[in-house]
Amino acid sequence: MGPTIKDVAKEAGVSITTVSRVLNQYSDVNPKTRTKVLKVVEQLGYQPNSVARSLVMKRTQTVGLVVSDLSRSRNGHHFMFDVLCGINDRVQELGYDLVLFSTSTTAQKKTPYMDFVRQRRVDGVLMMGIRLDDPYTHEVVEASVPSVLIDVPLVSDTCSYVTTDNVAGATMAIQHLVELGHRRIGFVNGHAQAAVSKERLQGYRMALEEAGIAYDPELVYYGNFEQQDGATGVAELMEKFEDLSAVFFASDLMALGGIKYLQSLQLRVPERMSIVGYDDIELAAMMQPMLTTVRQTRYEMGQSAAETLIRMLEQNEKGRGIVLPPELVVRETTSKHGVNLSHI
Amino acid sequence: MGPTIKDVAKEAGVSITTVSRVLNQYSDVNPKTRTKVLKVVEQLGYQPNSVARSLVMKRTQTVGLVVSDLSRSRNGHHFMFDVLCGINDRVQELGYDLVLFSTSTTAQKKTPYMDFVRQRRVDGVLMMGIRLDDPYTHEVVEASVPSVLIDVPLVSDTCSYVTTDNVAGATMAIQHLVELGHRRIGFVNGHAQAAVSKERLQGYRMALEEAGIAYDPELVYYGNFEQQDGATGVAELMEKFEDLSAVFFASDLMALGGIKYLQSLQLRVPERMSIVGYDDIELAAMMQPMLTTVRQTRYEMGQSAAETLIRMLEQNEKGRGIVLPPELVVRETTSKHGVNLSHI
DNA sequence: CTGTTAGCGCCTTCAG
DNA sequence: CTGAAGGCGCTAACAG
Repeated sequence: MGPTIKDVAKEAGVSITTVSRVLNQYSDVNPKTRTKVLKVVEQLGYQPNSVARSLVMKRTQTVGLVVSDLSRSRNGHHFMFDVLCGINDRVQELGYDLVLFSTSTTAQKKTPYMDFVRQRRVDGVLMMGIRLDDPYTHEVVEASVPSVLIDVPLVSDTCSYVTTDNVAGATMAIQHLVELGHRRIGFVNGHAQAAVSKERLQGYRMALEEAGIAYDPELVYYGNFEQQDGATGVAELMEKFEDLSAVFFASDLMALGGIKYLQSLQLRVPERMSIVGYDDIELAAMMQPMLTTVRQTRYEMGQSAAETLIRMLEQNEKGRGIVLPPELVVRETTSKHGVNLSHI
Repeated sequence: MGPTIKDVAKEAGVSITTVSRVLNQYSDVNPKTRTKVLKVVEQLGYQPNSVARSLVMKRTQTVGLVVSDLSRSRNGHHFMFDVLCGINDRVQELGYDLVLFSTSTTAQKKTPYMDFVRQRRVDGVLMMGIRLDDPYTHEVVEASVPSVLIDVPLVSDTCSYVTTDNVAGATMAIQHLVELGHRRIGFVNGHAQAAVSKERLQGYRMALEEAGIAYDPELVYYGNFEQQDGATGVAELMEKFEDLSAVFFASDLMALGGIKYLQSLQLRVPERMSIVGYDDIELAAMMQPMLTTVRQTRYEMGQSAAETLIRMLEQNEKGRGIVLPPELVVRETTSKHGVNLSHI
C-alpha cells in the first residue's frame, strides 16, 4: 500500500506527532517544519488512512442512505433518483461519504436497525421510501445515531425530517379544480401507510370542505403510487360516481395510468375529465396532453436532508422538521367544468 | 458506544483472542466455549467494529461507485438508476458496502483518481458515465485497485468492463429498417467521446454496407443523448436529405425529441418517418406511438459489474470484458417504407 | 484448545 | 515548538 505517516515522519526527520500536527492544521508548528513536512507529503504522495483515523476519532465521516426497496420501487424511481442526487452532492460538498443501503435484500430486512448502523459505523443516517408501519421507523426515531427521514414527519432529539407540505400541495390542487367549477372530485391516493398519503388526504378534505363540498370517503381510492393503480382507481371511481368530472392523483405515474385508461375509452382529457397529478416528474411535461401537477423540489429535498443531518452531527443540533413548499404547475389536463362537452 | 470485544471476553471469562476466533468461524474452539461466547455476544448485543477490523485486515469490504456527473446527467437518469439498482443489490448480497461518488462536484474533478481511492480505502471501484477522454479513464485502467467500467471497453490486469453489444444493437436496428424497405437511414448518435457511440456507429455502418447501401457520414449527426439533440438532429438530417425515411437514435430520449419535432411539423410517425431508439427506457412504451427500440438490460449490467468486481477482489481474477446481448423491441414507430403515404 | 504478544495507522495527552 | 508513550478495537502468529 501507499506510504504511512511513519514514512513521512522518517523522510522529513521529525516524529509522527509532528506530521500529524501539520496535517491537522495545528498552529503550534514551526513554519519551517511545516513546509518541510508538507513537501515530503507531496513528494511521497501520502494520503492519510481514513480507516485508522476513524478508529481513533470514532467518526467515519460517512453517512448512510437507507432506501426501502430501492430496486423494486419502479414507482419511486423518478422521485428517488433526484433526491439521491441532491443528497449525494451536498454530502460530498460537506466532506462526507455516502453509503447506500437498500433494505429490500431479504436477509437485511430483519436485522435490527441499530445493529446495522453500529456495524457499518456510519455517523448518521438518511432514510427514504420508508413506511409508517415499517419496523425500522420506530427504531430510527429512538436511536442515538442522528437521522433524517424523508417524507416521514417524525421528530425526536436525534431524528429530523424533511418533506414538502403535502397538505398544502393537495389543497392547491383541489382549489384549482374547484375554481374551475368542479364539484365531484375524486382522489386516487397512495397507500395508507405512507405519511404523505395521510397528509394529502387531509389537504384534499380541507380544501373540499372549505369550498362547501362535503367530504365523501367513497371518492377516495388507495393505490400504490404505480401507473396501474391510476387506471384501476379512475375506473372504480367512475363507476361509483357518474358525475365525476375531475380526479386528483397522489403521483404523476398514477395520473398517467388514469389518463391512458380514459383515453382508451375515448374519453377526452381535460374536456371530459380534469386531472391533476403529484410530483412533476420529467414525464409530466412530455405527456400528451401535458400534465397539470403539484411539483416537489426533489433535488432540494435531498440537499436539505443532507445538510440537516450534518448539522446535527457537527453542531449537535436537535431533531426538527423541515417543510418545503410545493408548487402547482398548471398545464393542459385541467379545464373548466362543463365546457366543450358538446364537442365530444 | 456499544460493547467491544474486550467486554465480551471479560463477560465470558475468556481472552479476546478466543472471542475473535469464534466470531471468525475458526474451527479450533471448544464447543462449550463457543456457545458461551456466543451467548454473551447475544446478550450484550455486541457488533464487531468494522473499522477496527478493516484497519488490521487492510480490506474495507467496501466498493466505490463513481459516476461522472450524477446530478447533471438529466439524460443518463433512466439508464443510470437501473444500473445503480443492479449494482447495489448484488454488492449487498455479496457482503460489501457501496459508497457513492460523483465527480461532478467541482473540487473533486481534478483530484487524481488514486488519491481518492486510497483516501477512501475502497477495495474496488465501479465506474459509469465516464467518457473516453476523461482524465480518470486512463488512471483507472492503470491503477492497482481493481475496477470495472460500465460501457467503456478497456481491459487491463486490474480493470474489467461490462457493456452490451452496441455493434450488434445498432446492426439489429438498421437491419430491421432495411427489411422494411428503407434505404436512406439517418443516425442521430451520442457524442463522439462515448465508447458506445463509436460502437453504434460501427454497427450502423456495417449493417448498411451489408445491405449494399453506401455509408455516408453526412447522414450521421452527433448529439449528447438528450431530448433536444434529437430534434436538432432530425431537423438537420431532413434538410440535407429529402428522401430520408428513417432515423436511428442512440438514445430513447433523443428519439422522443425527434418524434416530437416531427409531430410538430404534422409529419406522422411511422408513416412519414420510421424511428428506432436505443435503451428501452420506461418511457418508450408509454409514448404515443410506442417506440421501437434496442433494449439494454440495465439492471443486469449493474449486477454483472458488481459480480465481476468482487470476483476480481476475492478470486484474484484478472480483468476481462463482459458483453451482454441487446434485444430489438419492435413497437409502433417503424413501418414499411412508402406505405400509407397517401393518407397524409 | 487457549492466552500472550504484537501490531494495523493514526490522534492525543503529557513531558520536555 | 516537538517527541515519547498510550490506546482506538481487532486479528494473527506463537507459545503453551
